[in-house]
Amino acid sequence: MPLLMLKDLPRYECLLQAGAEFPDLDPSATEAFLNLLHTGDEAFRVLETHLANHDISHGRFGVLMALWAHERRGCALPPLTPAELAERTSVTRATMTGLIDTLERDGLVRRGPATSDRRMTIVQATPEGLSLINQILPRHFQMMAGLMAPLSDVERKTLVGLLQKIVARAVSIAPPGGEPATATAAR
Amino acid sequence: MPLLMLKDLPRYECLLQAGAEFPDLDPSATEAFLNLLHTGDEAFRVLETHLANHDISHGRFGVLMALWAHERRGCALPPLTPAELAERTSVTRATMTGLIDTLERDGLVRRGPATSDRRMTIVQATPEGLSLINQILPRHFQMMAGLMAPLSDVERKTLVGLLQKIVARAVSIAPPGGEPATATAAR
DNA sequence: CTTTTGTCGTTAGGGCCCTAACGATTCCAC
DNA sequence: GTGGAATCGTTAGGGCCCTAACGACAAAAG
Repeated sequence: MPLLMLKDLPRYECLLQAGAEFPDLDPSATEAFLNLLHTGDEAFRVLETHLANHDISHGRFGVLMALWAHERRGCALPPLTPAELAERTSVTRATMTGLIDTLERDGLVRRGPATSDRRMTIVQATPEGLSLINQILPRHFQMMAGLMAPLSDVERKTLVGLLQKIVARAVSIAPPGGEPATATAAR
Repeated sequence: MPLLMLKDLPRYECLLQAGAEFPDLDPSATEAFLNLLHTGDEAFRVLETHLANHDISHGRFGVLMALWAHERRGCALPPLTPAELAERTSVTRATMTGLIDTLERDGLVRRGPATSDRRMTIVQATPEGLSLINQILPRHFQMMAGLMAPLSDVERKTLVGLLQKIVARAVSIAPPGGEPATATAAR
């Protein structure tokens, strides 16, 4: 699942050279963009490697985390529905159906009927599911701390600040919803 | 394709609170990690939105870029093979077979027999493929420059430096090759 | 030569993600 | 009440990625 389909990032001299040839190419922006994708890829790879040790995929982890967080938040809350889970994990309802299918097959979650609305289903983590997520979480926290260990507290704050500037820009360039408000290329 | 399966990132106060409950959870490391994945996701989303305007996927773009770069590098070089393309784009040979299948179906690349080794195939971009990539590239460069526009040159350098520290750490935690040299959890 | 070993591209099968459409159910006017 | 709009979960079909295994071919070892 390489976001960045490049074995090696181009060296900066090559970017400078290419920038001389293509007026649209901004070498420092390209370098930052490629490094961002590459680092996101590497961080994701570390996460997946860790999850694979517990025989669980990224998608399943998201569902279990959402169920775990909901369970922790309060006992009297109404159980989560597939639509709610899809919303919280940023996948479509169709994808959530598939994820719940395999999680249920493996005995980690359980589907049940919703009492209030007969269109709905409720999804709950089984004791096995909760046990698995409780087993994964400590190592998950350690993985994040270990990955960020080479950065000081100040550097972490700096990084977060820079990343948030990029996110804000990304949202204004291409709104998440799909079609942009003011078309850039269309028409 | 959300790397980070979370609609909203947790607020820092929540991370602090959770950190008090879970000794392994480092709030600032978690914040940096989640922001990194989220920003990588957003940057990737902008890239895919741009490529979708040209009816091309991320995987296909990588193959066309590799062919384009190879074509530019020199005329006398031997043509690329599927194995070479897989290596350069960081996918398996099996995946490359599928990518070339669809690219060939759409008339963007062409397979041919290799003269030196009858096991091999050579892959070349068709004029249509080269035309498409030449049409995409200017906007691609503009997209990267636009996304990084809110960052000054100094900030870009700072960002790249911080990201490279994380990449180095990621490689030492989980080597790309698969099995780690010195097992951390196993055994 | 012959045999072994390794690499080529491909196929088969699975996971995760998407869009589009479906029957069932609920809600909101009228 | 009752008909239309909206939402529920699901299914069908496709794209991209993976691992495992295959037949074909090449190269090194005997």
